[in-house]
Amino acid sequence: MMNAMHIMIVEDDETLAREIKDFLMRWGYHAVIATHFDNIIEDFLNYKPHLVLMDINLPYYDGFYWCTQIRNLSQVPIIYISSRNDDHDKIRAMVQGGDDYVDKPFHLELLKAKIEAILRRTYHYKVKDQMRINQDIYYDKVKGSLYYQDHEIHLTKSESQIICLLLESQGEIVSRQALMEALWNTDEFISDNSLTVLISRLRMKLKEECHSEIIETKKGQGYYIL
Amino acid sequence: MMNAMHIMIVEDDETLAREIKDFLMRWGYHAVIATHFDNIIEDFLNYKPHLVLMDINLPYYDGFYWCTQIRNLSQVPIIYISSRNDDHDKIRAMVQGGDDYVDKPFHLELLKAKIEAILRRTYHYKVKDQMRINQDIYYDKVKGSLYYQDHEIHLTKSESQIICLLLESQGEIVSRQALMEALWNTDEFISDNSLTVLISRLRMKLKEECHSEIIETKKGQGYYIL
DNA sequence: GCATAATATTACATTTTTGTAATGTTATGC
DNA sequence: GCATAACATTACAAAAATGTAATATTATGC
Repeated sequence: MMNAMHIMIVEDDETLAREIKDFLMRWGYHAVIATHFDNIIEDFLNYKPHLVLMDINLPYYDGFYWCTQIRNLSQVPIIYISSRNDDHDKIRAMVQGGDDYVDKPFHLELLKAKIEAILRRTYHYKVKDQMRINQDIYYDKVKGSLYYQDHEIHLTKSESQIICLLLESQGEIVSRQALMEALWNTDEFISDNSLTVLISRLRMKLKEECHSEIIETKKGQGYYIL
Repeated sequence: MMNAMHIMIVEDDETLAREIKDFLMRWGYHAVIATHFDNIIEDFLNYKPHLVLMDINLPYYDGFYWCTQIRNLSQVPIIYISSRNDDHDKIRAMVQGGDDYVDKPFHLELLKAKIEAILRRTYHYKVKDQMRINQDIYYDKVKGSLYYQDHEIHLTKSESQIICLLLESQGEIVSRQALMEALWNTDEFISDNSLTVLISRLRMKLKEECHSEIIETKKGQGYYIL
């Protein structure tokens, strides 16, 4: 997780840019949002990204223009994003040195896959099976462990399952019932309290080893992460 | 895993079609390869797929033709695949009722993401975090368990890790060293034999509970699955 | 086909994980 | 603010997982 790939987002819709950035970070990338829409090249040279996400509609000049400008300097892969949902744009994007194209509103999974595909072939980058919780903490699906500042926090199997379930629902509340059904076969009767104890132990581990308290309770509804 | 989504592959290159089919099955889909290139509609009506992967270059009629024919009958999502790598094709594909487009040779991850994105939005299909080993067996990353004919085979944490590592390298040999490095921190000195024992126990579980022996040894090199 | 290094198996002691009972603590509606 | 149900904590016994030693079995080069 040390050498995260750098991605530059060129998108003037601040809300969207922010949202994309959050997801990129959640996926383990380092991301910045370009700010000088009159001179993207400046941002580009400062940040030296491994990949650029380029909106087409921009103030001053459009995405195609900046793509051409960047191509004069570098072969960095560029993925266009566009809300116009316009075949003409798509066609131009494909012809004009862009590496791929996604429509807004896009499926985040698809964006992720495109980014991964491009990084893999451009930099022989090995995509990791990880989910980032915040700056310091991520979960590794293969190891079934958490990592705090890149050092492993060992989780028991049930603990991994809980973390994984909470992470999968991306901050949404997961009911105690849902957790219990996922953890134990419905035919065995397990005390309701067992889940409470599991959560408790997991929280203690998080507090002591990650110095953070990421599991929240919504009384009567369930638990959520964030 | 019961009601797997059905995907029809319309591709006359048998090797490629076979390869795609294998991957689709590995990802948990049910897949068939169309055979009547003079009458794809027959295959379509027989199989009733949830999604069609459509090559553009075909004998008799091209993919665009069949897309139009299918559109007369159904709104089933269609993803074009093409080797021509030709902008003209891409453009036509996009205009002509196809839902997406992938180039050959395509990144399998990308194909997977596109299929998932489309199934998700078309059928509100929840994509599962699973890796299929064969017809009967799959591994679930959230549970960290194997499933044999849809019933859970509980794995210990180390066992899940081994299965996961072997699965990730898709049939390639994984060296004992690599496995040990993944399982234990390099600073603790763990007997070489511990891995052997782990593999042994895992194999016994597979034999007794899954009635299959999927972990192979390549002496001096490592282990692989299949 | 034999030697031998690599891998397998078995059994066992140790450590972890587990579920629950008993007991505390909180949020929420009234 | 009080009652109460929902959740939290602690401690502990039972069960499961783990690592290793001792021993057995294989594949491979010669």
